[in-house]
Amino acid sequence: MLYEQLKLEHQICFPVYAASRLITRGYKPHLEQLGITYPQYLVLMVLWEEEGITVNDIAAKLILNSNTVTPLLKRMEVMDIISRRRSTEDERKVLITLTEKGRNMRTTAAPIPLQLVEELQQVGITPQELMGLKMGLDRLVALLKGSGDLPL
Amino acid sequence: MLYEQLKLEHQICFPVYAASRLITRGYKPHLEQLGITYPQYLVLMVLWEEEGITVNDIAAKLILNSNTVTPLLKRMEVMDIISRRRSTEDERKVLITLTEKGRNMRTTAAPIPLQLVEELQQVGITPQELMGLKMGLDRLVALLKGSGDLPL
DNA sequence: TATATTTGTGTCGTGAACGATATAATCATG
DNA sequence: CATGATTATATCGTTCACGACACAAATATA
Repeated sequence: MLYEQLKLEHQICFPVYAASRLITRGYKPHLEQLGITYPQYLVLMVLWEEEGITVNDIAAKLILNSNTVTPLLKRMEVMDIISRRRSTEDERKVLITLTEKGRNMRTTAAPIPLQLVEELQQVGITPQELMGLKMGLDRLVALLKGSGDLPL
Repeated sequence: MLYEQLKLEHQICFPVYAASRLITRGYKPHLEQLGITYPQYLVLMVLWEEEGITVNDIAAKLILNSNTVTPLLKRMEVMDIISRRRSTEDERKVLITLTEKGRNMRTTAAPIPLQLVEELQQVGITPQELMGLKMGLDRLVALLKGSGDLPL
């Protein structure tokens, strides 16, 4: 039993990793009608709540490195979903706003979260279960995010 | 409140996605001493349990597409961690075995899972919490994996 | 036995994700 | 005011992750 801990079935990391990819797969058909990817959808959710924020603000909210968000935003700019302009007060900052197209996509996206919950319910996952998982994961994320540059 | 459901804080998908990346980040310093990445570590965990399996077997266990696993294994072959050979009974199959180096890495890897649990404990996450999360996520993964080519 | 289908693996292209590093603008300190 | 440190963004290279497609080996069916 020396290597018992190394079995895949005992890892907490693997189900998180697998669940993340499976959920992204679940979103794909819904996001295809919007012509966007899952990370782009996350960026939109941030911008639908607040426009005129910087690249770093978006990266911080999504817990991504800014060098991941930069090319993502550039693709969204090409697709005419968002627009980027330098701040006049601080020329280092790039302020992100939605285009009309990006703002309108909110209407199409609105029913998606509920649809996903319903699809999960169809395979046997109750909303109660989801809430429980969400609470646990939110705590995990908050603590890990906070632990910043700790060994972990 | 028309768009309440679209707020990032209400999504179940986002904490799963964020937790997955944060945990991968947590593994990084530990895996660096082995010179491997997190997905490569997962492949090793599969092979430490059973050698001589096919590319598809590994992909199925990790719930990855085989065209994701193929280049991953090629990199691991170059690093002399695994070896690939065509099956003689069925020339379509490629059987994966560990090299001596790959087999020996198990010893170095053995303490990692416990170290991670301890690091999580240090930021305030109890092993009980982790077990609870793991159970919920295992169920989610099993049901989503099973739902194969459903709408979701 | 010929032909169609399925299976196992691989290639190619696109889009993340991130470490290392670069660059310009701003801020702090002498 | 000059110069060093910090901040905000971007560039580059490597590694996933996956859809679309290719191709050969094996299997099923006519």
